[in-house]
Amino acid sequence: MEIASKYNPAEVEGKWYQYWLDNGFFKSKPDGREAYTIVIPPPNVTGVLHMGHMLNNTIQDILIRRARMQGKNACWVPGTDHASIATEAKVVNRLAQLGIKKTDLTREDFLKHAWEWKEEHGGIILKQLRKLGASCDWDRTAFTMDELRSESVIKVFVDLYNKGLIYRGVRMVNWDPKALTALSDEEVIYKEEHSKLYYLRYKVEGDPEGRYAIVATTRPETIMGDTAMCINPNDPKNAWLKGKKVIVPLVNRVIPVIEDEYVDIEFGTGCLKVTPAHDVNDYMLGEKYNLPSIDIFNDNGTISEAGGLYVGMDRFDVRKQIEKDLEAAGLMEKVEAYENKVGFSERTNVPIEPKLSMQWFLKMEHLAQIALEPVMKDEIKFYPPKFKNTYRHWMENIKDWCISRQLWWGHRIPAYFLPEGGYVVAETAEKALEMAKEKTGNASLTMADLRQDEDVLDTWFSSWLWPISLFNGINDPGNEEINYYYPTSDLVTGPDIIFFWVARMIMAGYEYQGKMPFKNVYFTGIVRDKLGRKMSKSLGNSPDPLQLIEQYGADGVRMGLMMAAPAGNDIPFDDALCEQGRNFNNKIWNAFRLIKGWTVDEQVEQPEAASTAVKWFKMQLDKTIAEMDDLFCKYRLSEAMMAVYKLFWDEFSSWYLEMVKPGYGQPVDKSTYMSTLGFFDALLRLLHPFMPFITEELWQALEPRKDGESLMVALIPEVAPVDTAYLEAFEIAKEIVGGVRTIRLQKNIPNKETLELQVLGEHDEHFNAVIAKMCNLSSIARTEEKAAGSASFLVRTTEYAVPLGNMINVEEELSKLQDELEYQKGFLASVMKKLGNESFINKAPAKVIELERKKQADAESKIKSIEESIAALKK
RNA sequence: GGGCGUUUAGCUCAGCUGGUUCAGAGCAUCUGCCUUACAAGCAGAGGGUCGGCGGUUCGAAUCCGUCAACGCCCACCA
Repeated sequence: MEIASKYNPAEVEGKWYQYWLDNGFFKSKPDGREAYTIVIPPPNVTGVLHMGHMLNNTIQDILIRRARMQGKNACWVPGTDHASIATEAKVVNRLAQLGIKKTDLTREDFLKHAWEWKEEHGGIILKQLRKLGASCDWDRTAFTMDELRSESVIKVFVDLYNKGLIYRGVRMVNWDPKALTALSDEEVIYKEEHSKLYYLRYKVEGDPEGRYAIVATTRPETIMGDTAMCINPNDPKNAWLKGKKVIVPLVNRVIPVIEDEYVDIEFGTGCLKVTPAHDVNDYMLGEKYNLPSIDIFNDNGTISEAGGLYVGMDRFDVRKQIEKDLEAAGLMEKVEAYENKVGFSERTNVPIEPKLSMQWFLKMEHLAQIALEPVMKDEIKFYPPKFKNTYRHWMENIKDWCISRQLWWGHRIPAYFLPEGGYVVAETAEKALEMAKEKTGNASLTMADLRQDEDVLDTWFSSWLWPISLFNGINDPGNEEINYYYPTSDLVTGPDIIFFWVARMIMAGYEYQGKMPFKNVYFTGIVRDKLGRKMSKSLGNSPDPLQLIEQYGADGVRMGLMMAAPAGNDIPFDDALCEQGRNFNNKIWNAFRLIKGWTVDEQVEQPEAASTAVKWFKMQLDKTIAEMDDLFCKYRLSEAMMAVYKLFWDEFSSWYLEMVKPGYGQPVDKSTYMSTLGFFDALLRLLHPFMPFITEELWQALEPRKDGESLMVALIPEVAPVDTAYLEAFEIAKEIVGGVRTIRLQKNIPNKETLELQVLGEHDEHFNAVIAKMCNLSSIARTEEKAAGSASFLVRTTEYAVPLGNMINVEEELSKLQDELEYQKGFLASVMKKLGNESFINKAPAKVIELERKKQADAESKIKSIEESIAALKK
């Protein structure tokens, strides 16, 4: 059989993915086995696969594949998120391109377009995940706005309302003037901005001297909304303003000077303009002092009629214009450069506007309370645990959640307004009508009399139910699936959505299932470029995942990502990592070629080197299996991968295969061959969760398989006890081999040339056959006195010598020995110093002292042997 | 302004409750090899006063204090 010397992923990946699908290996149904469940963090339905998804889903796939291979009933549920703001924005844009304005459409027509868009573009990302090898149960693919999920959301809203946790009210909210909707606090991102601090002159009304107060503000365009000026009552420099009235510049409205200790005496001039409609703090002052509130903005951030001046102009244009106008009117004292934080909308990236509006809120106190403890007590474990602190801080300072959005794409709030005021909340319009009749006592009410709230719910109000709603646990509590799959096992996500999503899922989990939604949360880092910058479209530093897969193979990319990805750490991504992954694929491929290239002869007896190798590698394998098991328990996935990487490359390929490899053209004995196949099989199993495609390809080719067999449903080798003493002894043999190899390299002796090895001192004969084979030695003999003209090296306290006759350079050899002697003497001196220290002898534990004495003895013995070598050379 | 975290080889990181499995791994670098599994490879080698200073201790990368740099989260100072 001819096998190419390089692995070609493109040829096999599609084939095996289809095979897995055809055989239904991704599917899960409740049964008697232990369930292992992961719900995917649903990507935006209109999203496109980026490196963050690649990382996140690679991790989930590794976990789910490993669980499956441990015999668990593994279920990975995929799905997408409707992402109301982002998707609605995209639909609006597309309509705009067609010359259609959203405002020209009815809600129904708009939603028709939105659904069309969703059908066209939605779920592309899930298809892309298949290329990565994701073993999701695709039959379960869900959408946060599909029927079951929508029903769940509405049910939960009604329930929370009935529990008194949802209320409606006019509050200062974060307004997105581009998306034209309110946002939750979490959706506002504060950024440092270079802006200006304007000092405005507010003339004091009726002051004979024409004096004025100076107010420092970053937002001069809001003066039309000023309804007071505030000073600190304890501020002597502004005491003269007490009880006075001042005139708002340009606007010429007379406003009172009020006093409140909220004002910082040190800031600016100690005078604060109060604009209750457009600043959260001012709003509070307004409430406190019963000030009028003038809303000068339209929803889109332009000045409204109420503003009186600059009507229709955009807020930022007004800022520029008003600066000039104030200047011209002599009302601008000065302008300073100023750094401040400005809140931006997470989705549309425009500065948010604090705005008073009627919204729906969810009270968080109770929910935070039930969700905090399980995390702090490690019932739900965070990896890495440092995020527990972040979590606690948020939970302890939580504010009510603004859940209404002034959008159409989303779950419409099931509140129905009555003709004579008031409203009812019900799961369906029919129920609402009944309730309305009851509430009003008017039996003749019809549907047409009710008006459903126009707003939809925050997207996260559906995502927070995800682990429950995927198994229909809200609509059909206690059903077989929810009982079986919930709580889920692991959640893999980014720390950026710890509040948006993770925390809220925990709340919903306890509120609606009485149980945690997941047992472990694995927080991934952010994928950055190799310079440490975030990947972004504008920088163009984000590789196209699908192209990477084409270039390096899905297995190579998966490996590349995992190579640098401890939990919680950012990943400085570099194509070179994928290259390393691809190289590893080739290594595996070529080891396979070697083994498959052997011919087996049952007559041949197993050489001693081979039987030793088999015995040793079995232990080495078991050791790594135990290590990986431990690392997986700690979610140290990249370390687990590195462990199997080294096992395959170093121990298996460089040592084991070299030890058992028959001479060119020679057959291999049956026993060694069978053991080798067994080892290869075990290695493929260990590797499969990380690199599913190549492992399946080789596993299928390793031995004849029946149709419907697959590595992905085979079992991972189990942990077995390890004889560490034997492994340690073998490490010494490796060092001896290394010593001989170094001599060959230094003396330029080709491998083909046989050498002899002399041993002076303690030596374990067990590995002689292996050492002889690896070094091409004709003999390993004990001797009291080594041959003249030999190169030697020390392993532990034993000296090994390779007779080289006249090839030896005495001078060189002497100088090397001298160096070694120096070092050993220095080492001995430091040990002696320690042992000579009385307090060390008195206070250190016996074990440590014992060790020091051993060091002393070893060093002395080494020194002796080196000195002898030197003497011998000098003869 | 609070809180958290990081700082160990050129790069990315591991080093648990202080003591040769304490200075490690992978990659990169250097040297020699086209040795019939693999040059996307093989064999070998070099490289770090464990961020600075101080303390505890017989002994500190590891514990304590402090300073510095970087990163993240939270917060209404106009």
